[in-house]
Amino acid sequence: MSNSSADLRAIALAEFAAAGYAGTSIHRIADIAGLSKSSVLYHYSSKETLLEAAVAPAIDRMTQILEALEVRTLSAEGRLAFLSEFVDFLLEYRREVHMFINQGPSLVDVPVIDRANDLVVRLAKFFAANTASVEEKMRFGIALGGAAYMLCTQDSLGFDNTPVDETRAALITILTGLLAPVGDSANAAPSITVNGI
Amino acid sequence: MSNSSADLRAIALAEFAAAGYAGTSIHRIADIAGLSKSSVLYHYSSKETLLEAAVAPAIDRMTQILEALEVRTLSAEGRLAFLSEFVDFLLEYRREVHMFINQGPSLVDVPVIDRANDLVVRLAKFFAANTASVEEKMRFGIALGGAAYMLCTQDSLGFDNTPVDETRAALITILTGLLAPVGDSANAAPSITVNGI
DNA sequence: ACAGGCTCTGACCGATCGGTCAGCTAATTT
DNA sequence: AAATTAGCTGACCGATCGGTCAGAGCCTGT
Repeated sequence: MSNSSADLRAIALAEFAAAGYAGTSIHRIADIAGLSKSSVLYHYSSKETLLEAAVAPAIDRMTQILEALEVRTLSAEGRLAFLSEFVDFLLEYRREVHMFINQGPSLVDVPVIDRANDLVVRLAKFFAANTASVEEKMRFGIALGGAAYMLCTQDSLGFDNTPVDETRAALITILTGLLAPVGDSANAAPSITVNGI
Repeated sequence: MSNSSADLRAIALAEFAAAGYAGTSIHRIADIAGLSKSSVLYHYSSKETLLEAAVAPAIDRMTQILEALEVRTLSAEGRLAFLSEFVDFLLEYRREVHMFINQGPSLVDVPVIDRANDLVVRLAKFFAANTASVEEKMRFGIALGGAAYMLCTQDSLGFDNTPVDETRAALITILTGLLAPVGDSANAAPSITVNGI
């Protein structure tokens, strides 16, 4: 047995993330699913509707995470706990995040993508408040864009058969080092030390 | 006076990077340049030819960098010097790198992009040799994909009017901390220290 | 004055795009 | 058994895609 609607969502998500929304035709999605183009448009009345359905869970989860985040300022422990939660989000919705990051600007006319763009901006505002230094803003951009890219390119980078737990642990370590506040002496040290090699 | 060919290359590069190769029509490029679609196809006999011309300088420079790199193993000082050189490359060819990173896999049938993919693989092999740990490979992916994303999204991240020197210095600091060998004690320290907050 | 490039253009081509529609089949409901 | 519904399909639509082509305008060298 199979669920055509769910299959189509998964296929569309993979193709949209890999070849781009504009670069993926309904015909191609139908072929991969073993259906006709008409069948795809039976389940989802338009290409845009299919996109919305494919990314909706990621949008919902991201909204939920951000709302819980913005009600309070985080302590150092809370910040680390959030990072762990956010890494789980990245691992589960890597394709969606990759889409938002790389195709968000060019798909602003699609409402659901516009909401995603807004979420990214809000996340950036949390990590790098208005008072943040340029380096801090850069660190956030590198962490977000880099994680999304790396997680969607594991095979080409040569560690696609790595157990999830190991990926998760390493990602938390890397992002923690990258995103810890610049003012934090424990984090300000390394770059200086390394420069002085 | 103006140089239509050079203008078209620059416009095409910006559009290809922002909206994707598949998502950018020749007509749109022509409109931005103030020309007709036919004129674009006069200067570049096909869309693919235009893409090749737009990214060729980046390919050449990248090839040159890699060839100089692969003839020898780098010392710690040499590694830092290379990183500085590579950051300059990233700053100058940010759009091209962003294209290779995000559209490379879906444009393998375009010869010039296939060469770019090969260059990225060779760079990855240099930074994270076969013996490298998973975390090291992840760090490389995050650094490369993150830098390309961040540099192409400065405006949306809120530091688009930052002087280049400051961006350059911060990027070197960040990438140094990210890419220094894991075995290096000077670099292994920070993530542990931060985890222990 | 004339000839030959260089730049540019609109008209046109086949292919593909997203999307509509009438109708087929098999399962479910009544 | 009859009627309805869900799932799916091919034929078809207008728009847009990348690309071709014959020629118009212009500038230069002779």
